[in-house]
Amino acid sequence: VVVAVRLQDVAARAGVSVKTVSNVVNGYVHVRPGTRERVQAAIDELGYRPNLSARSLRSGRSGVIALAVPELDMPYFAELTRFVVQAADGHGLTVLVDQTDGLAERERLVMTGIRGHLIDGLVLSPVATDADELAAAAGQVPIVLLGEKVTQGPVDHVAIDNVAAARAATEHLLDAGCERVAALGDQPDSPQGSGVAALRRQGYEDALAGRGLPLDEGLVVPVDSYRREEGARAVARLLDDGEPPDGVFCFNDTLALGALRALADRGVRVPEDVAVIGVDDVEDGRYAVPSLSTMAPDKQQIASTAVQLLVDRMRGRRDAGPRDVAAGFELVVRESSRRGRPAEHATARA
Amino acid sequence: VVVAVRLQDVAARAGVSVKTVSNVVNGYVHVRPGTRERVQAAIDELGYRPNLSARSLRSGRSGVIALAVPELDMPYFAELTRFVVQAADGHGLTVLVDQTDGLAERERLVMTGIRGHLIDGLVLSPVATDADELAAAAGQVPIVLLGEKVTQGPVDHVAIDNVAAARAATEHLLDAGCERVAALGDQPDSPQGSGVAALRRQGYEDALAGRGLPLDEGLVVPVDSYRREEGARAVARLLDDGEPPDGVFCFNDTLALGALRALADRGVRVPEDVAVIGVDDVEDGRYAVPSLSTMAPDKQQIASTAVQLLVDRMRGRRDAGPRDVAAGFELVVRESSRRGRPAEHATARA
DNA sequence: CTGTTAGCGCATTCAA
DNA sequence: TTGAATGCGCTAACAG
Repeated sequence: VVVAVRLQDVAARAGVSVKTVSNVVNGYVHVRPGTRERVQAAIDELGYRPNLSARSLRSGRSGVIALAVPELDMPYFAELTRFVVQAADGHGLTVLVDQTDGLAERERLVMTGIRGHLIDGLVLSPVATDADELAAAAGQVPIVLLGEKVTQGPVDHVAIDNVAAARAATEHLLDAGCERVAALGDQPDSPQGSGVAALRRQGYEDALAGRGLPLDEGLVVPVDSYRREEGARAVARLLDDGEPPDGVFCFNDTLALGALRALADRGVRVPEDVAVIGVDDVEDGRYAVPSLSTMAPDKQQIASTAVQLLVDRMRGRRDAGPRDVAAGFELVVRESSRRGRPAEHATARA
Repeated sequence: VVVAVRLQDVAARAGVSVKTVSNVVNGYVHVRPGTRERVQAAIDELGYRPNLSARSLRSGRSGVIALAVPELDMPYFAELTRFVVQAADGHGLTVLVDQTDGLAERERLVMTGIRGHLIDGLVLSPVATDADELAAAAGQVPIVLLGEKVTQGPVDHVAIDNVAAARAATEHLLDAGCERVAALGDQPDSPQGSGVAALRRQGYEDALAGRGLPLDEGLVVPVDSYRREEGARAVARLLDDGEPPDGVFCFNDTLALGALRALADRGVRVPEDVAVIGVDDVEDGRYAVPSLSTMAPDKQQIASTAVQLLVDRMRGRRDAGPRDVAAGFELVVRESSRRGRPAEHATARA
């Protein structure tokens, strides 16, 4: 900052007091139109910009919220981030994006360290944090959780109904004529039993049970991460081990994309030999060859709801009980699981 | 914040003055070991966190830098963001991620509005800002540019040599036996003549000229954006218009991914009928079917260099002349342009 | 409707 | 090496 233009300078220029300028800047209603105009003119001429640090120090609010996701370069989070930034913008809030790498330590830092009181609230997509820590942190700063559901957690939370979505995905494969549907993406060693992986596995099992089908543990493949390479590796394992599946429900699209690649490498035809579906409706999936069927969460709704919940908390609603919002989702059938009918162009939908 | 623990509280607890605590917190050297220990203990017990707003108000520095990219959900920027956050972390800096949507207005906001003095520096991937605005803004806050090169701009800048990269990509296609290589991604209506599009087009033309080949304007396809759908649309246009190409150099991987999809829709075989190459080495490309050849920029180097340049500026180097750093890049040949030899698995490299 | 004033928490003079 | 006092720019009482 070369020249520091302060409220005071504007006041002098406009021939009013500091308070009046402050009122104008903050859109306070009771200012005479003429005064407002004069002040605004002074602001423009001087190029005044409020000093956020000072404002924050004084008011205790910064207008900045943090969004913490495991990995920014996972397409789902990248897309979601975009919507969160957009939603926050609508509330005049700035978003500080953080990457936790799914590490407990980094998630804790985001919650507690909280940038030295710089943050008014936090939207967190937790992977490794338990309910106790969450409760403790929520006392310090408003928090809204995304995606994972710490069993009846102590804080606000928005996510799709993962069990229902997983069940619908599996049933879609069954409806398409699959008889051996694999589930790809289990995380049995995850610290908490209620993460998305467990929920999606539950939905998968429910679907099988609903059709009177037995659960074959050999068809449930665990992964270390939700990246493409793990999807590819898991498929390789599946194909090498005994009787191969004729359908694969991947716990997210990224895994599915890796799976598609591995299937192609083996010369397995999709969807003829194996039908594939994922979750997330990531843009890559729409343009993959074959295009990827998926359970599409309403990302926009998730983002705007999360920000709204957070804003509510930030404005007073501090001690009210936690709210749980279920976002919508939708089955999108594309080439990877479409059997019998001629293929549509993925580009038609994009 | 429930309980506000201040420097003063820590001082009282440790039985020293505020100044001493401040010295410890800021790692000032001249503090007696015993004192330091006692203070540190008090800090830990009280869970003291420095108030960034106050610090920033007083010192004029916030420890926050902004990264502004056109679209967060474009894979290249998502991946780059990750590296920038990482690099900034190494300098004890926090990154505020911004999305400009490539809009001049939003880029200007990021530069000038600058969050009310909240930002110590800015890493900007400009699309619509011209040299004059840049120069003006750079006087207000340290800026480092990414990717685009405003002709001999007034500010620090890091990017790959786009002309050379484009030329190498085109030559690779020519070497693979292509005789009609199209260039996909031109942006003739771009406000500035020196954006990446123009540079890559230049490299493409240089490659042709180097081989004594004529430039066929019909093979240079403009796009509105660098998204998959535009890549698909451009290929459709190319295929419908007269004599089709046997090679396509896409100005980035996302366009190439869209192109691959459109090619598949038309039953055109890649690389047999048409070889394809992109730029960026985005993860999707590694798992696409066929896997995508690309010019891979060293993203890590780009990010760490950008942050380093910015840090240099922030520490004094305010008026020194602008520096230009060329980051490395590398040709990565995958299935989409590999002819003659058996296909390798993309997964082998990932 | 507008002016005056007192601090928010910290880094930083200047002394001691 | 440490302590005491000052003010960064702003908002929120409180007057007027």
